[in-house]
Amino acid sequence: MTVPTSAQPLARRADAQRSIAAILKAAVNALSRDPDASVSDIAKAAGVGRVTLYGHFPNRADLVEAALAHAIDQGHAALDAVDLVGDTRQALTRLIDSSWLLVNQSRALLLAAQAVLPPSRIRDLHAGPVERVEGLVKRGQDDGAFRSDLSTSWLVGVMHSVMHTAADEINAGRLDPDQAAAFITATVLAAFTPPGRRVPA
Amino acid sequence: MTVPTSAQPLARRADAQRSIAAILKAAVNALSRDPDASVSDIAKAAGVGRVTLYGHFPNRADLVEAALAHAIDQGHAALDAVDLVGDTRQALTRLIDSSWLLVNQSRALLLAAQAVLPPSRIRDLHAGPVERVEGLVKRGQDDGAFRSDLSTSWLVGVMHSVMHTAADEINAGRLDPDQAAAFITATVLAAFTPPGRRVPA
DNA sequence: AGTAACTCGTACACCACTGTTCAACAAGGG
DNA sequence: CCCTTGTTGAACAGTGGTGTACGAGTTACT
Repeated sequence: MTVPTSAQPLARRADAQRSIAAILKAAVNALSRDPDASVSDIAKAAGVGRVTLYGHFPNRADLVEAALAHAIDQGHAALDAVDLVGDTRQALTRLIDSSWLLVNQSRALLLAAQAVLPPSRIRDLHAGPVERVEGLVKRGQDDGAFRSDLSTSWLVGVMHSVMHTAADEINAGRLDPDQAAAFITATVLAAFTPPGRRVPA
Repeated sequence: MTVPTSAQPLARRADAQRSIAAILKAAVNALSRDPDASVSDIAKAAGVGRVTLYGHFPNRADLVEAALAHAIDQGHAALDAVDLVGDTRQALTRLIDSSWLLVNQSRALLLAAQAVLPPSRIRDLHAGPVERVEGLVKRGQDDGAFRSDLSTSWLVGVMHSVMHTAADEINAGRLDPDQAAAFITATVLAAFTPPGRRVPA
């Protein structure tokens, strides 16, 4: 008990920390491939006994939640590098370029989470990323670059779902992965254009 | 065996036909609520013994497939009433008005199907409805109402996914169901507008 | 009226997964 | 160096579903 001054992350042994990291990584990986991956599968992929896993995560739901949180944190951090100042449309384009692959790769993981966690919990976990996008969209609405006749959350939702569409089209073999980003931005920018204004070419 | 001239739907007894109809209806209903509904649940809802159900559908996958096919047929038939001639944008608006509720209601059912059937099978089942939408979109591209810098299938996918977005937003409490159709059409028409052209107000 | 088709409930075998227990062993930390 | 914390596999109980078998009863077609 070396000075547990307060409710800290609870200093585990170096040993355990390694295990947890491995499990988290394996979980994200496995669940991204197959949302129905079993706890055994994940433990195996992590190079860890199933019992060990249960030692750190009480049940499957907690594990999935941790995995999702982990993936979101990673993505969120990666997007910190994106420059969101300057022309709003260009900023959105940059954000889409960096985001969409992440969104795509985490689709199955998200599905796994939806099967186990209440919608509210999932929304909470996404609060960070959503806030970032929402802020940008709102700025665009304020400066007149984006339409204001539709709500901010709607536009954010549309952007999100267009990215999913890209993923679908790709693995249906109808879209070249290299073109995906261009298709998405072209679509989203048009959808966001205020009525009466010309769609950017 | 009243003249089984060839491989016909195999004339079952009136008895059995009623059962099958009830099962199909119950399956669509139950799976639309909960994609994980068990065979027992469905049988119960149909007012039929589980064994009877298995007598008509060899396994869960076949049942789900039949349910999806049934729902799609119904929807497809309902949309026959929609007038698709005349101004392309207006026709699309009419189609969305009539489609989106159907799409919305069948979301869970579709999810159930995706869990059990290969993507190719699902796409085949959707061939009818997709063809209708694709035809209209293609016409719009040909007559210049819709953009041609993005592929037809992409635009169809976008339209489809925007409808799903509406469903999400509604049951997240962020969108008034009465506004849904308007939001969808406003978004889709903007997204479909050719670059350089003004977004319709 | 008779026969084949259909239905029903119960019961069973089976399977995959979850979560727990145990007892022995390994390794980090002070 | 010793004690605590972790790790391990095997074994077990529990759960909830799927699909099958059976035997008796019912209902439609001719």
